[in-house]
Amino acid sequence: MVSSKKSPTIYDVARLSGVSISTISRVLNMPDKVNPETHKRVMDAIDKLGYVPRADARARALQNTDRIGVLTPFFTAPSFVQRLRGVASALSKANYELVIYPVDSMDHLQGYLSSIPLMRNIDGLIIMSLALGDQDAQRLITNGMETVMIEYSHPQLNSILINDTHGGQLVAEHLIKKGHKTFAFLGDIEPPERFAIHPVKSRLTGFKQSLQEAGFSLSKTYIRSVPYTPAETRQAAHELMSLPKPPTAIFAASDTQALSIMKVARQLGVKVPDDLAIVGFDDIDVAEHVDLTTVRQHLDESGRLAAEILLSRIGESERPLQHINLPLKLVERVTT
Amino acid sequence: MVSSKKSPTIYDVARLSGVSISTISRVLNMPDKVNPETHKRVMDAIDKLGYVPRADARARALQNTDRIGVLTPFFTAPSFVQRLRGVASALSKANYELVIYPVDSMDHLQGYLSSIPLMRNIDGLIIMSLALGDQDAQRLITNGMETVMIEYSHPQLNSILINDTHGGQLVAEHLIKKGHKTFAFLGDIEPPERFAIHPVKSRLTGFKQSLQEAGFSLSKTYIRSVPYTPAETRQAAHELMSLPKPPTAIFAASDTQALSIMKVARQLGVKVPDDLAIVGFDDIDVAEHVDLTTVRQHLDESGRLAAEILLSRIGESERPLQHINLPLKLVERVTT
DNA sequence: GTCGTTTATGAAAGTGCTTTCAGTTTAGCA
DNA sequence: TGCTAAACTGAAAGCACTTTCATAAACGAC
Repeated sequence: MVSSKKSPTIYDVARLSGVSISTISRVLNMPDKVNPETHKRVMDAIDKLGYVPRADARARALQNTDRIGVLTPFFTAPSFVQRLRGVASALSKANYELVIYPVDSMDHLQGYLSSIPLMRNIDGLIIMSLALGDQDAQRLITNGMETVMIEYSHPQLNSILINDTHGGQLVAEHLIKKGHKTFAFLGDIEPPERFAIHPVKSRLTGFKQSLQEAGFSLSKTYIRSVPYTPAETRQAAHELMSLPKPPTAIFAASDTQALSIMKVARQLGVKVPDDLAIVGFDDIDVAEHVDLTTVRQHLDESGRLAAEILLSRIGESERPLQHINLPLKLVERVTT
Repeated sequence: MVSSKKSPTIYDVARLSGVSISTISRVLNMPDKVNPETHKRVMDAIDKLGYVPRADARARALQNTDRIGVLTPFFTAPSFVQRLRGVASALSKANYELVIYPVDSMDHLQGYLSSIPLMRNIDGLIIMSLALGDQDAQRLITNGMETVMIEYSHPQLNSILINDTHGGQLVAEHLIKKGHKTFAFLGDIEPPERFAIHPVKSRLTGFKQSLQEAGFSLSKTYIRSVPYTPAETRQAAHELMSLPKPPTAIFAASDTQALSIMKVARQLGVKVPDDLAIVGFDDIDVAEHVDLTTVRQHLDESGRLAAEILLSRIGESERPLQHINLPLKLVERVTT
């Protein structure tokens, strides 16, 4: 690789156009403050040299980076991807770059949290579905790192939440209306401690609660706590369907797990929705493809909102904190 | 937000520990070159102040950014996500940050290409599924921007490719072996010009060719060029299945489109695979969930490889160019 | 023709680190 | 005790910009 020609700097342009570097800078940043003739001379030089200001130098002087970071576990899981899509769409409009910090262990997270605010790598931070210790939150705050959290909240940081309990209730109501009597729940109720957020638990709570209010019970046998891995999910689904009195409806706490359940049903020859109704949660893209009834939590929107809040606070840091609650909606398709 | 306390700089640490800033730098970067006592004094000061070197300042001095960029269209489509996953996994091991540049228009792409190499924002670039003009390629090269391309190649840049034609052949062979006689093809043969890469066309070519060699024909009626949108894909699928003599096997050039076809089959009561076989391409995660027969192109691996090549060249820039060809494999599941 | 303004420009400081170079200290050894 | 080499350390330059401040020129009004 012939990296020969070093790209021209502001000094080269200054020399060629016979003015000082400050004038170049002015031409670029406050064009109206400079004599039209000089302006032209400078622009000519810039064109001739193919000069482009270096972002990093600019960033140092400006004390901003035009870059925002997203801290996320499994950024590759469909629901996270859809949130990222929302973030990206908001950012690209504003000409911000998107940096992704994939979190796959607690150490990782701690590492990021302790260095990010001080490194000054980014202008703002979005934290997705990750719990934050009080100390970490404080560090973000005292270092003036603008932050928006999704699926977790802290009194001094912006947050975007959904009401998981209500989501569970929606599902229960829907299934009851459909005439079901035997229900089951499947989801990762106690995720690895490192993430420490428990949306699934709340979904279960709401589900169970509405069921009980309507006079139905949801005994332990019909509640399966399973990690997100397809194999284990399928195993659990299989067990549920093999019960002496199998459920006629299963609520999966995530769409991906619902997919696994559908697969098992197919293998076992269990007819969906006739023999078994299945409801998911999230409404990821594929849910529509496979006609899965699910609870829509508007993932894209949550990401877009997070980014918008961030940008508005970066621009004008004294805006009040925002704690937003996004609505949920049950989308009925053909699995119920 | 109380951004009061500015984070401490190397100067603060120097003052507190009574040495010069160069020594602080040395303690951090070449610890063995410094007296153990001094080392300890400095570390104490660092701890007391909670000092963390600012990444941007460091980057300026070091002339590197520890950051690599990925230029990708629709980074949100499953296949791109899986490649990104590969990239991310390789990067996080090496402690590099991942910056995503979503390309949604030709202008966008041009903008990135003209500024990225000169801005010096990143140490390396991965370009996914995007065609590069010769001039753009030259700019990358002359500016010494290390680059790896996926799904497109340029003689002077690293590239990772698959043999799409061969992929089409694999599908044809498989379907023929299964005893099919009437075939159809569905895919985005002529994607919007801005992306200018034509993997789908090659898949069709290979498919058609193997079919013909085996004595079967694939007439225009059975070839549908359709953009990726679910609605249009479904429409086309519907048309195919409504033909006087409907195909008994459809090859969709992407898994997502195969999903749409499956949905239509379901709606129409067409039994898969008995009445209709469906084969996809890519082997994205959901393919396994829905038991879709498809051609695996090891998306994760392509991303990981791209990142690894990049990192190795960044470390040692005189390594030879690499043009890698990734193998394809037909994965038989239950839709055929 | 002088004084007060406005406008255009350059010099220089600031940004926070790395690294080279030269100087100082220390240790080892005769 | 004196000398040399090795180990350590600090000053300063460099990185490529922005921005403040001061100066110079041009202009108009009296």
